[in-house]
Amino acid sequence: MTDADDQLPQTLDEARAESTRLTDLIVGARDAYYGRDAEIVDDQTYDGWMRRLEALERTFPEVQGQDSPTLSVGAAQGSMFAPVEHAERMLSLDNVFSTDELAEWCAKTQSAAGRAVRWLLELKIDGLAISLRYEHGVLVSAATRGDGRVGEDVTVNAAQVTGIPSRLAGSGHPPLVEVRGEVYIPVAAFDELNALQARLRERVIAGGLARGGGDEEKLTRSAARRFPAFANPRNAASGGLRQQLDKKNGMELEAGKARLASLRLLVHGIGAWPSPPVASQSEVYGVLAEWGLPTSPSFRTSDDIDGVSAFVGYYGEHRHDVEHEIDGVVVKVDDLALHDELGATSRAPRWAIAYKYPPEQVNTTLLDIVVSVGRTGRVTPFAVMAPARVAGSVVRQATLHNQEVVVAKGVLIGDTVVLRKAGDVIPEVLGPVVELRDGTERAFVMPTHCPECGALLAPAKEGDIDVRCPNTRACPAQVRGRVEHIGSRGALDIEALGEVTAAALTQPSVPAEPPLRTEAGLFELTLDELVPIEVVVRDAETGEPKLDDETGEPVKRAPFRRNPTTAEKKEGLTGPQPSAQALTLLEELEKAKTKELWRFLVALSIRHVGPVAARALAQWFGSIAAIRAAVRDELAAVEGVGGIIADSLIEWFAVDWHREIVERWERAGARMEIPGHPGPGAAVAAGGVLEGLTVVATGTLEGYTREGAQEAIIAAGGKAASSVSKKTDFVAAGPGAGSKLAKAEDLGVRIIDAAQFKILVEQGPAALDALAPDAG
DNA sequence: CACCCTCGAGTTCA
DNA sequence: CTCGAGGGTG
Repeated sequence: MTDADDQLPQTLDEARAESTRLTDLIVGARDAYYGRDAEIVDDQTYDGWMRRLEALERTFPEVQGQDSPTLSVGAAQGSMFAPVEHAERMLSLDNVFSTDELAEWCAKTQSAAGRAVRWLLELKIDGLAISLRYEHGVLVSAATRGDGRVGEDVTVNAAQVTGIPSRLAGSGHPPLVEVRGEVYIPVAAFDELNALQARLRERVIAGGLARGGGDEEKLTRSAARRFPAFANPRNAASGGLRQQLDKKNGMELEAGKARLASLRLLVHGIGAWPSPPVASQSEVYGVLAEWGLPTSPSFRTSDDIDGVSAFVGYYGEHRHDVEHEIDGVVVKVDDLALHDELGATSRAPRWAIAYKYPPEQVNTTLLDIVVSVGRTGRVTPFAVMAPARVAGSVVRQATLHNQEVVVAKGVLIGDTVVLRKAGDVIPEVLGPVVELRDGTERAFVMPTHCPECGALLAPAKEGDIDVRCPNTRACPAQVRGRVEHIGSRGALDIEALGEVTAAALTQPSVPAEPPLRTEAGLFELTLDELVPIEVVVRDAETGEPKLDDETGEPVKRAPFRRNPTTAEKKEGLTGPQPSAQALTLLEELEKAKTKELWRFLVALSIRHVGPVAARALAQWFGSIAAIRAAVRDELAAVEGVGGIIADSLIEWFAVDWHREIVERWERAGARMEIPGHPGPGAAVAAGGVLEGLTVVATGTLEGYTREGAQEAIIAAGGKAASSVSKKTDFVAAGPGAGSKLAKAEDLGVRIIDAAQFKILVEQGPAALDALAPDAG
């Protein structure tokens, strides 16, 4: 007896094995119950299996197939559509998740067949399975899969779908044939559909405001409910086929029609067809095409395993070159006679298998929405999710940007949400799976007070969406964030001053005061101060302090000290010794004192002053003192600095404890000036081979680090921009270049490689042209 | 008033 | 790396 609350498997493979086992049990029991009127298990056991499977799928969303019983049961209940019994059971496919498993399956099937097998290879469309019943060439019903035996009647909508003929072409059609296929929305049409939803939302809001409907937030919420952004093409297709247009009107009708119009069909098989006139599946496709049914243009056949691997490999690389989303490849035995010989299990044929690519989108549970406080005090809500493996890594969190984005995405705490990696890197919550709600979900409410220090949160100025914690000086989150920022690469680049060290230096180290209450004392740290520091170890997932198993006391760690070695003890050293980390930190702080002026400016966390503005200011004024002494107009005269940044600087220097930071850093030996700089307004050292040119570096450029490439551009007198625009003159792209390369191609910006980049920054564009006059 | 650009934030991996 | 927000510039 398996209980839902038992220990869940630790690995994905175990989870997969168990979920397959449970699915077989559940489907078997359900088939027996519905199909043969036989009850093979009691209700309690059946419920137990379902709950266990649900628990598994919550923890390992990737094991949940499109045809999981947890989905079909929920969907079938409360359906407004009439049931339709399939003439031939609509089976699903068994899955494999690696090429090894696939090769194994092929070998096994080959030997079961007892003769040479021709493989039929096709793409597995991420859509909605449908069965079309034609009698004497006339469409009589269209049904979803349902539980495989009985589906939902969606004939009325299906008749409207592009590619579903009401009458088959040609003549001599069999009295009965069931055509199986996949209804989907092309990726491009999906994007348009979401754009339409967004326009309709805006229309609702604008209309409401014009009518004096007042409360914009309420209107936004209602608009998001009426015209939600669709999480993915499959959900949009599923809903599109199952909507009840006759009950809609006005804008909802418009949206519904657009949704229906975006649906497409591709057929990939037959259900009932008593005596097909051909001997292979690929020939079946020929017949279906003659009947006017849309077949996939991308299927292939292969007589050997190498062809199978090549097909899988090719589409692994070219997933996005197809007009629809694909989640894998289907490998079938082509010979129809072998289909009969090999037969089927209770839920899947033995003559076909689905190879699944690692999912780029998965479902997971939104456990909570919590907020974080950044170094500037900005409060950002982010999603806390059940761990989910997506595009090759496990994701637990994703930013939700601000309250409005939370509302616009329409997610509620407790929802099953669709998760992906934007650009294959950044986790992003796309939206909720509304169909899986059970009523226990609740809306996110933005906190009114800072979760770290309790201060009242407020927008920085009227009309801002972002709210901020005003407790700049003492809010632990802000101090920690600023100290960490000082150590970051874009600022003073202090090795050993990262997230963990910043936290250790600023959090109250039991039982004493934190060594740093603000960043002012950073350069005054001594070994004596560092060594005693103890930090409470927190659980990576929950953020709760870890407790010792025996004593129940919080576990502490002392990152800056170690026990003396035996050799040291012999020399009479008994007490704790400073750790390597402590020594590195102090060395690096010492080195940081003579870094470039602009780095200090960035390190001060002045609003709107990032590396670019800081460089311009540093170059113009030559010292922090000169910047501090400047008036608004003098600051705004600097290129790239306007009134707002000027105000921001003046406001910053007007604060006592801000000036104290600068003073104490200087007193500790920080050199906050450019040696030999002639004073404010000095002519910018012009010239250089790249003067007037804007260059963007992206990807890995051999011989340069990311910063090194930017330094090289600036050193040569060029502008190192961070994004590609039509003003960009060159894009230096190495392996791993992403969207910037694509954008450069789009805009026709000249693209160069690492070797050409080296020539460009050392000798200028002319040398590049002399070398390769036909490039670009 | 368009653009284009920078800032700031969260997140993961080599 | 990507996004939203908002500043700067022509």
